[in-house]
Amino acid sequence: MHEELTWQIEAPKAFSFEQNLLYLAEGGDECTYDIQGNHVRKAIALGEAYFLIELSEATNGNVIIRVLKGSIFPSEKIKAQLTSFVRDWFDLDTDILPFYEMAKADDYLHSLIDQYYGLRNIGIPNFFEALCWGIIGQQINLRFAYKLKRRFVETYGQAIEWNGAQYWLFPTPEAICNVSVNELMSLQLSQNKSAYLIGVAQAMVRGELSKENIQASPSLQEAEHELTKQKGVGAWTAHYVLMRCFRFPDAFPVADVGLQNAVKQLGEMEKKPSKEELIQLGAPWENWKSYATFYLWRSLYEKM
DNA sequence: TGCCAGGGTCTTT
DNA sequence: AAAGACCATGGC
Repeated sequence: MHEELTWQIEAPKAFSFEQNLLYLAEGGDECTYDIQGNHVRKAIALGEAYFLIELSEATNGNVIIRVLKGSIFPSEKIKAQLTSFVRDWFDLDTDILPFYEMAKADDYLHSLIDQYYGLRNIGIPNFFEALCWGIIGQQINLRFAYKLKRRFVETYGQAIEWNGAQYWLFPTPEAICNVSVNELMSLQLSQNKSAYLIGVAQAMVRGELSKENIQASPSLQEAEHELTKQKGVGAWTAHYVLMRCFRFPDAFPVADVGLQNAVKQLGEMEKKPSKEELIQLGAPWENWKSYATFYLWRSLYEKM
């Protein structure tokens, strides 16, 4: 592509590009995007086409989108789809001022909203990716989880090359549905997780599981119920996906060890709160449980 | 070294 | 419904 394609998204209220970039940079050894200085690059698939985009901050605070490479020339329609993707990824369409209003009076959240002011609940728009990441991350430490994800992506995903670097597209369900359990185990995924990942891929290829179906669920509970029909997807994984991909405001993975540790720290507790205690102390977060979880997780990154 | 990790399924009470 | 066994392995 010879023409440079650049445009902007107007920044919403209470948005800090820097805070969001910091989150992306400190989250772990990520393989699905790449931070270089003050910008982030990510490969995105739209149907059969793929694009490599770069986001940066304009002097007025807007978000600059630049297409670095594409399998086809981006039409206006595709540019609109890329804009939608970014709006979704960074959750730009949510007015988070009510969250801050609630949080500033909350014992656990009040310090975080100053520290991370303008941070969005950065999502995982790709449904299959969100599910796989949830499954891969079950009950292992995050550093190892990021290693496993990288092996998975670099074995079964597609790389876009640009200026001597590789940018990875997450594997498609089609690329995973016929892989054997043994093959995934060779990446050091456990036997159970290997089977879960293949099962989820097969369900998606067969059309039994789709983003559209979950999106259409009338309630958080029904969406959770639909997801937990999948083997390997329990309450924690379901809520994780409903938070990161579907953005249910009250998705709340209460069994999460990280969440429990964050609350323990901020509340200066002697031991981690139980699931039941977390449900109680999170009750005031109604409509913002997902955001509260995201900010609490964020408070743990300093130690990674 | 032994406990912990962004859990889940299956079995037993 | 709730509790326990088992899985499985790197990180620190």
